[in-house]
Amino acid sequence: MMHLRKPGMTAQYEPLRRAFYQRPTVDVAQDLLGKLLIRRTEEDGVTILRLTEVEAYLGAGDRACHTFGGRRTPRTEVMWGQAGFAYIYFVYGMYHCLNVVTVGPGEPEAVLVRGGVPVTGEALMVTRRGGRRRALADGPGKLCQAMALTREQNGLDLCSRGGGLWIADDGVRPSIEKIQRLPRVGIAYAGEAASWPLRFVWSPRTRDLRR
DNA sequence: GACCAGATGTACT
DNA sequence: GTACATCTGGTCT
Repeated sequence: MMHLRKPGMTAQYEPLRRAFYQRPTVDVAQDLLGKLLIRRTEEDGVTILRLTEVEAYLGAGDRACHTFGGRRTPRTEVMWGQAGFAYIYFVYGMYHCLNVVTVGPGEPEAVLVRGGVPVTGEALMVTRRGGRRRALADGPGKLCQAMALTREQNGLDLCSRGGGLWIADDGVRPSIEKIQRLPRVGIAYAGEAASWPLRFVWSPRTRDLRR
C-alpha cells in the first residue's frame, strides 16, 4: 500500500489551527478532504490516515444532527463547545463515530469523519481491525477501530498534540472536480434533510496523494 | 457483486 | 420500549 511518508517524520506535522474549524461547517468538511488524521498512543505509536470521506451536520436545523432542535444532553455537550474538538459517540452497540466540532460555542455543528486511506502504521491498523487487511477505514466505525478511538477520546482538543489525536495539512490538495457531493448515509429518518448533499467523497488517484 | 439478518449499548421517548 | 450518523458474515445470483 501507500507509504508516502517516512514513519520517523510523521509526528512532526503541526495540528491545524483553531481558525480552520471556526468556519461554516460545509467549508470545513470539504477542506478536510486530503488532510492527515494523526493518532499517537503510548502503547502503539503513530498511525495516520488521509481523509477521503466526510459529512457535515448542521446543528439545530438539521434533523439528522444529534443537536437537532437544540438538543443538549451529556452526550452532545462537546458539540456545544469550542470548535476543533473531537466528538466521539457510541452507535449500534459496538461501534464509534468520530466528528470534529465546527463553527463555535453555541453553534452545535460538526463534521463526521467517515473514511480515509492509510498513510502510516497500516500494519497496526490491520491488527486493530482484527486482521482484516482490506477496507481498513472506509466507514466511520472501521475508521475508529483502525485508529483506536473510543469514547475515551471524546472531547480531545484537535488543535493540540497532547491528546494524541490531531489533523494536519501536508500540502496535498484534492482537485475540486474529484470531489463528489452526495446525500448522507444512514439518516433516512431525517425527512427533507436526508436528501441534502452534505456528504463529501474524494476518490484520489495514486498520484493525487503526493504533494 | 447484491441483499439481508443479527449483533449490541445508549439515548431518548 | 424504540431507534440508532454501523459492520460482518451468510446466502443468493
